[in-house]
Amino acid sequence: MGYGCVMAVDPDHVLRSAATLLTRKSTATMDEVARAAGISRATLHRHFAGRDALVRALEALGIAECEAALDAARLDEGPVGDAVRRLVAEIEPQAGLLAFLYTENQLFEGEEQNAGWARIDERIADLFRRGQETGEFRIDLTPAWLTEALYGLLASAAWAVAEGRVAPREFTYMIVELLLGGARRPTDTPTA
Amino acid sequence: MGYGCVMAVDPDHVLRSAATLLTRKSTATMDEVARAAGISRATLHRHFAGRDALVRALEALGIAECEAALDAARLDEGPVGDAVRRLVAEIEPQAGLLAFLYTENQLFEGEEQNAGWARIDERIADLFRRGQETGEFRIDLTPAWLTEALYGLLASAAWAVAEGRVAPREFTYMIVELLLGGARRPTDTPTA
DNA sequence: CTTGAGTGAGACAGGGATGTCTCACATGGG
DNA sequence: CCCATGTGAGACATCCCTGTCTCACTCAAG
Repeated sequence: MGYGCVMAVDPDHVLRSAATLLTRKSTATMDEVARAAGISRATLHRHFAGRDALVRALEALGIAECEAALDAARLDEGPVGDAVRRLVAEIEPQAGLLAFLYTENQLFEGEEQNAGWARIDERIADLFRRGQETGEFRIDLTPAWLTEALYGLLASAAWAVAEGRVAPREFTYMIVELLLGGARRPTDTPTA
Repeated sequence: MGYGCVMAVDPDHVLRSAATLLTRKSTATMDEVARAAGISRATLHRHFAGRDALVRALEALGIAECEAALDAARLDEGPVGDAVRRLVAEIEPQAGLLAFLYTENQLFEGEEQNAGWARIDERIADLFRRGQETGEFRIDLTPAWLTEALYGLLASAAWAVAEGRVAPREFTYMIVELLLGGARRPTDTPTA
């Protein structure tokens, strides 16, 4: 029974479904991934040789989306603060996928990671470096740390939104304001 | 051969070893955990009924350490900014374990989480709330978000240090400065 | 109508981790 | 000296996921 639609499966749709599911449950089975995409495990295996291949495809998707966001944000134009805001806004839809890939990368020690991440890291770090050179950003927080912190805040925000602790519409605002302005009131002068 | 020392195993030492290992490789096997603690898998099983029990014990340890850090930081005393600095400094040694437990909790959707985390969340959120009431902190970033952001920054920093992207001695400084002051120069006025 | 491509369902073997068990052995106390 | 406790090593069954396969079936094209 139920030999349903036989139309060719859209690999991109499968990837999107997998990203959505793995964002929620990063240990999901191949069978669960297939069900979530509305296809059978056999068909999933026909399109992705194995779980590794699926994750690597997901990683490639995440990298591509990130680079698209970087392009769309026009990081070279205008004040760095505004560029950061544009970047976070562009990258917001991918935050869940990024959080998954970010933690997934922590799982393997020493393993060589995809070169795409290095490129993305570099572009974001360059943005913060530009902010320091223009005098807009402080120089005691390294670009590498600011980049890392951005990833951490994106992941935290994605989880907080998923669990209902933060309103979805405040996602970008919360991240950007904290990253740029910090928790202190702008009129306050540091006590230390 | 090698029927080594038969002295009773110290469960706390086992937990510490497990925390150190799982911080690096969160998918470590029970056998690897046992080896890391210098005991056999059989003995590990005698002290912790299973992997679940081990993780739950690790969670209890993390909660206890966190609450100890919260107590030691004397969050009610003095300026909130200083209290945050003390808190991060106290919690720094546990950042790796916290990062492991933090991501581990994201693995299970909907599952009831340990009540200890809710208590800790509450105490930290109260700290930020106090900062808002004293006028030291801005009110547009919710205490819940600041709490979540602190977790994210702790995890990011722990990983960045583990991978050599950030110097260990700058751990507390980087987190506190970003969380409190943001990336902008204190003298700058926002462009927007 | 016929045929081929693509799919779903299920069976099957293999690997890896888990949990349990037994047994040999070392240590400390009586 | 002897025994109880606790450990290490290994065997063992079990479970779950994976990867591959076969077969029946549907749809679209010719």
